[in-house]
Amino acid sequence: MTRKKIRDIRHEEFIVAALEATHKRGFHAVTMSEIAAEIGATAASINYYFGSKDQLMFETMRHLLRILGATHKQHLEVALNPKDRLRAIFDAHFDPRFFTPQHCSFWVQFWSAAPYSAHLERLHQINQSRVKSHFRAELASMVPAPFRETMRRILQSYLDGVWLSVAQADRDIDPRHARQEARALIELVLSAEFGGSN
Amino acid sequence: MTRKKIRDIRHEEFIVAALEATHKRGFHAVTMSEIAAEIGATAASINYYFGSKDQLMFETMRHLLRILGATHKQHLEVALNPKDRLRAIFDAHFDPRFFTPQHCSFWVQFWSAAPYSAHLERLHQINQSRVKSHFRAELASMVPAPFRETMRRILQSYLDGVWLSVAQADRDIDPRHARQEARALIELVLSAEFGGSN
DNA sequence: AATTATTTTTTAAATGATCATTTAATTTTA
DNA sequence: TAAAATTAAATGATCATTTAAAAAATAATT
Repeated sequence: MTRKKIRDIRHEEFIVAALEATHKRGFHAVTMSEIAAEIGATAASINYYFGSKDQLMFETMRHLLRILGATHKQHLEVALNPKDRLRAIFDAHFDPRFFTPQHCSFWVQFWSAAPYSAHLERLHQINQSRVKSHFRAELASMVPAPFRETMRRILQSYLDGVWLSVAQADRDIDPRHARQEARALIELVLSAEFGGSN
Repeated sequence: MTRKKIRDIRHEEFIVAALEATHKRGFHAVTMSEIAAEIGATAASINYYFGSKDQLMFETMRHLLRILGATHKQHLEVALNPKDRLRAIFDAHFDPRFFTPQHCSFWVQFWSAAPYSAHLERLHQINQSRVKSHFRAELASMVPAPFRETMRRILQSYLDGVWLSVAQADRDIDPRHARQEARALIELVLSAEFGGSN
């Protein structure tokens, strides 16, 4: 039990270190030593715990996906109707625990590396489908079928685009403001007159 | 004259090779040899013409920016009013000459690498400001000031997000469809009731 | 035109640096 | 005392870049 604890704590520590070091030096440029140094450890210990650098990066990404999933779930629990649930998707992505330069930066770099690694690609697919189906589920009751997919793509592309700009920017991030603008877009999408069927 | 021609032709060839090889293997994974092999040349010749791998990547990005700029200009020339000019921004980004897996893929990977290279960062800044000011200029006459920046960020994030999804996707790209959905979003944004001031 | 000289372009091989990973030994913990 | 955790040093692989020489293209000279 205690044995397992230590291993888990170490895992967590290295993942946080990977996030931090990657944000500082870049997904590909960052070295094992730099990651390890982040918590006063040595490169070899990463292999002891994770087997390889790739595995560490993979686990780090899974960690982010778990946080996002859990955060989304929390936001969903207090949502009372489809519109609230639609907002919950954005609220999760823009949650202060998640919407940080470190996370967005890692995420975007992961995205751009995904097409070149089967493992990463798969992780990306899983998340993408998950988000997509949530969007679809909520829009189903609010947007007529012929416009639904267009509206979904608009919302989802916007979501990705915001993260991209955060990963880029050095400017301070304001999750509250991001959520606010997301709501403006949601209103826009839902108030559209869909060829008079509104 | 002829001397200069050959050098220019070779430059162009290597840049196309860089785009293709990078799309296949990834921005960081791709090697000089792979790029050179794309046109039956050898790694050393890249250094002869460009000085270094970084320089080649830099020039390749500049090449993309030039194309985008020129395409935008063309679309602007036939635009008659602010709304047309707003559309022209999207039409340029989604122009078939530009909206290809190779280009989007290189572009996105460049984006994610930019924060870690002073040269790339600068290029990125320049382009970002250019696009931003075009958006602002056109929205100025169509959206009341208090909402203008929000609408601009929505449009611009959407634009980035679409490119991201194209770089990701293996699915076939349909520029026409992308332009069409962009127009839907523009309509949405412009038809918004801005607190009754419409 | 033919030949020679010069410059430009290309490349094979050498160099050197950087890292991830492995190994073998040491330290810490239980 | 045994197992787990850590590390310094060794290993080996991969590349960008340099170098020195060859090939190809161009210009100059007969």
